[in-house]
Amino acid sequence: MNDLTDRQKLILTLVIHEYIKSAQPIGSQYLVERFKLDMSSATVRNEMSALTEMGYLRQPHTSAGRSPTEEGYRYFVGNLAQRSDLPENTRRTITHQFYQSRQDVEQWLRLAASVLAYQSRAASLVTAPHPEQARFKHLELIATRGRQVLLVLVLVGGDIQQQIITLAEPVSQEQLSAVAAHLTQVCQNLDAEGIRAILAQSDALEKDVLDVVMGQMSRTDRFATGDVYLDGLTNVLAEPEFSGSEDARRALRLLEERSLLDNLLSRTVMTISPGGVQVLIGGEGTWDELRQCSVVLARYGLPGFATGTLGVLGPMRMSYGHTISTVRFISALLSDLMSETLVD
Amino acid sequence: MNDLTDRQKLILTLVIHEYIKSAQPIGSQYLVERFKLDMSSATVRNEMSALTEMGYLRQPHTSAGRSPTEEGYRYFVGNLAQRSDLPENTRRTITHQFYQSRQDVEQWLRLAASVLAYQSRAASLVTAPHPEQARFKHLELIATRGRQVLLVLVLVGGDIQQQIITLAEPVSQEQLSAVAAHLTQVCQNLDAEGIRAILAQSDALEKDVLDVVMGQMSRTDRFATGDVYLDGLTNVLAEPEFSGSEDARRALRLLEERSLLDNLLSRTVMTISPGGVQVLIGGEGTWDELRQCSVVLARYGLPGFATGTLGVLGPMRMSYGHTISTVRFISALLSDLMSETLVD
DNA sequence: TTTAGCACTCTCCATGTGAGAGTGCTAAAA
DNA sequence: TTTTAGCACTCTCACATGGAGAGTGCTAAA
Repeated sequence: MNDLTDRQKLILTLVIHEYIKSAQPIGSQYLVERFKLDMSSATVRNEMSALTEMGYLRQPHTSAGRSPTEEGYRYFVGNLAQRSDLPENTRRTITHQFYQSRQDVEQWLRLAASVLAYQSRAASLVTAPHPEQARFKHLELIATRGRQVLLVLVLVGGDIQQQIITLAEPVSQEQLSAVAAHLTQVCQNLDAEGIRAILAQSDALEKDVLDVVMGQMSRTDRFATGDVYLDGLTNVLAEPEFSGSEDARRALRLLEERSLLDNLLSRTVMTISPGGVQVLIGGEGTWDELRQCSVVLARYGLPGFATGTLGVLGPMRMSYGHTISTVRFISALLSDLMSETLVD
Repeated sequence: MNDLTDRQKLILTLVIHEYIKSAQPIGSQYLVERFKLDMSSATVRNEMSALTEMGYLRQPHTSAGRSPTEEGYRYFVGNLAQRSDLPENTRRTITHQFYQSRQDVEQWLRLAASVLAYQSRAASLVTAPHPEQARFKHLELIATRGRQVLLVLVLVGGDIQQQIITLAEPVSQEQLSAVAAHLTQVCQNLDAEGIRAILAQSDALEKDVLDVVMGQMSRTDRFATGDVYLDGLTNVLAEPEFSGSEDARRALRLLEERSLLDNLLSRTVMTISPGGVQVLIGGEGTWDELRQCSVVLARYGLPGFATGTLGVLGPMRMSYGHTISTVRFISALLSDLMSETLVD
């Protein structure tokens, strides 16, 4: 596969670079002049012709310049894009924002989505962290009004689930607290299966509560199941290749529609190496909604305790180097923040 | 203002009706044929001419049909649109969905956004309910991991705020429970001001906690401040008048950008009469982002306890009758659901 | 292997033309 | 006084035409 000459790599890189900026097909003569290349346009043309033959470039029409194919982007991301770190002052600014914000996971995730969207000028998504396998840690029941009770479930790893349940009849806060304290004791460190075993020795009220608890815990075992923070959706609409096309709408629907997003994440996220970044280009033949788009994904959090996913969705014509650096940086930053507050 | 003849009202209604369906300017002859009108196209033309003169219709070009102006839509919504209820079976289906869902305010709001978006084929928004003035009801502190503590604050009216705080040093769950129980007792029914008075007699840990509590409570006093559920954003992009235009992007940014949304809601929501529906057409000269859009808003909830806002954002060319009915119905349904679960 | 030169292709834009839709006006009819 | 038929007029839209320009592919020479 890596059968490109240095000159071909150079030209592919330059075409991609310029195309990302202009969204216009790039001509041979333009490249020579713009970069003062030490060769003639005819030579560039020959190389371009070869790259087209190999499937890395495409010609919209016989007499237009070249634009990258999906395969071209893939080669670029895999072999050519330099993994530059973000500039020091950008990193400092972002870090500062996080440390200035409220010390609260939810705020961090919101902020992460916002920063990702701003830095990449594309749509961003961040899923709330949750443990790979849910284990019970603490339960609290709080009467709110009437038969409505707030159930707060804390899992090992710090994941928090809350849900309002409506009881058959009003129960006093004292009773609720007693039930919660009892269950907290007997369920300590159990997973959903373990809790099912306890059901037998429970009264009606406890059974109701445990049903909800098990529901929450088993829901936690899947990917992308909790809250999802989105930002910058409108950034994508500003891209010229999406103006007035169906494609942008379909891509954004992917983010809006929970089931589509779950499908995407559950099928890709598990293959990401720790600390690594996954890049999907043009839907990879699987996701039709992403035909014109690319997605950059990473995991963050503390493996073994709680992890989440974050990423960016933008046009295929995106600045991969910068986006990948940003995603990796935010992912590491979130992981650091989480581990800091979790240190005993 | 109400100086239209019955025939002019009829023609204005028909033009709006047809324009909403076709997004194309409507001609006189078409109207006569389509609706078998008991007059000639020339008569219709004369009336259209008068309506144009009055500012209710517009001609894109000298020799095109007529389309409604913002003023025309306003007259229509204010005087002509019949306030039909939703069909019985639609109402039943929707109600059924709500009663089948988890008995949980959050689920209801999500579902409300989803139903609104589906019914109106436009973007929907639903803000979480919160009390008009925040009053303390219950506090719970739960150790999660390390110095991280989950603070759950329940307000009178059932509004729930949660936040994770990071303490200076680890504190045992027993201590936390004791603090929470003590504060729950002394803060009972106080507003943010009342709690400030307690600060003086508190130790360092309690001060930290109360700071957060007051922050949450004062944030609750504003409109639209809590969670916002959005759905159907991509519906708007499908409308022909938005294909490839800047306008859709700017309108959706209004929903995405919290500060813009807060501004919109805080300036309009307070004027809505109870049970009523507010319709903003074309930004009403104030919101430039909404130039091509209309917004239908209503309040829901239990006045005095907790209320929220819900609504629909779509193209100006929207089916007002149906949208208004839907918004009103969902608003009433949410209110009913809330009052049912809150009955002591 | 690279390059200069050149014919060729295709888009884009400006221009022009005819068909069609819809109007506004006028004068006759109700 | 109101309504209508008739008709000229206007404007858009779709389509065809014709350079200008950009960029290519090929060939033959360096």
